[in-house]
Order: sequence, then C-alpha cells, then structure tokens
Amino acid sequence: MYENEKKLYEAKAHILKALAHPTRLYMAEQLLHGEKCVCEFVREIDADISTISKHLSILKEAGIVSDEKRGKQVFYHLKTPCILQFTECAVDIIKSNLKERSSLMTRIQVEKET
Amino acid sequence: MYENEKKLYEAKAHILKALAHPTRLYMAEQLLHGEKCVCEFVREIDADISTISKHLSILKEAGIVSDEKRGKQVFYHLKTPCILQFTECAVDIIKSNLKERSSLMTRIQVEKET
DNA sequence: TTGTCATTTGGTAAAATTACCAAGTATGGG
DNA sequence: CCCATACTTGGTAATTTTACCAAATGACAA
Repeated sequence: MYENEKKLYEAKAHILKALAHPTRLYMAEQLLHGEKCVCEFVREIDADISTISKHLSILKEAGIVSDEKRGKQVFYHLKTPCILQFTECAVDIIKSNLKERSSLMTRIQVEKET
Repeated sequence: MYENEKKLYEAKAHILKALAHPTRLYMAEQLLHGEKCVCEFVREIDADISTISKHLSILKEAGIVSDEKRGKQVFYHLKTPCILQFTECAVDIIKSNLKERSSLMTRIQVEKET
C-alpha cells in the first residue's frame, strides 16, 4: 500500500522539488564545477539578490548543497553530485518530446491542408 | 550566461517538476514493474479518481509516461525509466539529512541541558 | 438505445511557490 | 567606531499547484 511508504515518497519528492526550478537547477549544475559564492550567482543570474539567496536556501534545506561563510562571502558547495545524474536522461526525454510534438504539428498541418 | 541556456533549464526543470510530487513519484516507480491501468492506481492511492487522473496527465504531458486505451481501461506505461535513477542518490541525501538533523537535535538538547 | 463502468474535463477554493522591495545582520577596512 | 560590502530575512502581491465535486466522454453490454 502506498500509504505505508508515503513518508519516503514525500522525502524523495521534497528533494526533487528543490531542484525543479530552472534557476535552482542551473545553480546546482554550476556547483558541479566547484563551489561558488552568492556574488558569483548574482553576476550570472538576472534576478534580485534576495531571490537568489532564497533559491540557495531551498537547495540547502533539501540537503543538496551546503554553505560556508568565509570572510564577507558565503560559498555554496554541492554535497551529493549524483543527484544531477538525471540530466542525461532528461535531455533524452526533451528530445523525444520535441520529435513527437513536431510530428504532431506536421500531422495537424497535413490534416488542415487536405 | 545563464540567459542563453535558460530554455534548456526550463525544459529540464519541467520534467523534474512533473516527478516532484509524492503521488506522481509513486506512480512512476510503480510503472517500473510494468504498465498499469488507472483503476489499479485508484485501488492503491487514497485520493479522488479525478485527482489520480490529473496526476497521470501531468506525467504524460512531461513525456515521462504514455497512455493507451484498451477497451474501457487506459493503461499507462513508463517511457524513459532512466529518469528514476536519481532515487538511489536521493535516499543517500535523505539519510545524510536525517543524520545531520538528529545530531543538530542532540546538540540543541545538550546546549539546553548545560 | 440505454445503462454502466472507466476515465477525463471543468470549475473552484485553499494552499504553496515565486519574485520583488525594504530592512536586518555580519564582517572587514579605514 | 563608522561605513561599505555580502548576504539573509520579513512582508506582500501575483501566480501556480493541488484536491475535490460535478458533469462529460467513450466503450462495451444488455
């Protein structure tokens, strides 16, 4: 029964949810190349610094990243890089969706014309 | 610049978002064992059938599952099982979060008591 | 055709997410 | 000590998500 395992699914979904935002996904992927301070994200992302800080705190709360204050700066670090392994498969899905949707478009076009 | 790659991050986040709900994650994982009709999910999950149907349609729209009508029933099928590979890593994160948070609790206890 | 089973769709209220601004905290320099 | 820099936090409005009920659709059976 799903009810028994619900807590585990909630925990897993919570982690996915933290990653399921374009900006947060970008941040996590950037951290694959090494730690970054908030100020670096601020330079790259066109959003208010408070928005960026909140996105990072969501990743942190989910346990995906950790932070460390050094001087005036706060550095974020990817704790568990394996969580980003889904990327390759996601790209496959995106490509397959594009294919299916473009062939659907063609079908609609053809149906219109005939 | 993030702005250039934004479309790709949005597409990837869209797929994650579809999975980032306990019920939808459960459904996708169940489909690892083979296709299932909506009625089977209805038996397992304590939610309105319309809610279950809508969750399935979100997974379908994201390109994670496909559906096929056979007789009166609609069968759902996992198109790209690799998208669920993150699970193992997610469990690692959950365990590590539990450890950190329980040690935090202990620390708070200790601080209170001393 | 009429009914029934299996599922989807439309509508809606409640809850959650998001982004911004403004104000607060912490650190190091002068 | 005072100030600037680097962030975080609180407040809030707009948007999105979620779940339910009710009604619609589609397939088969009588």
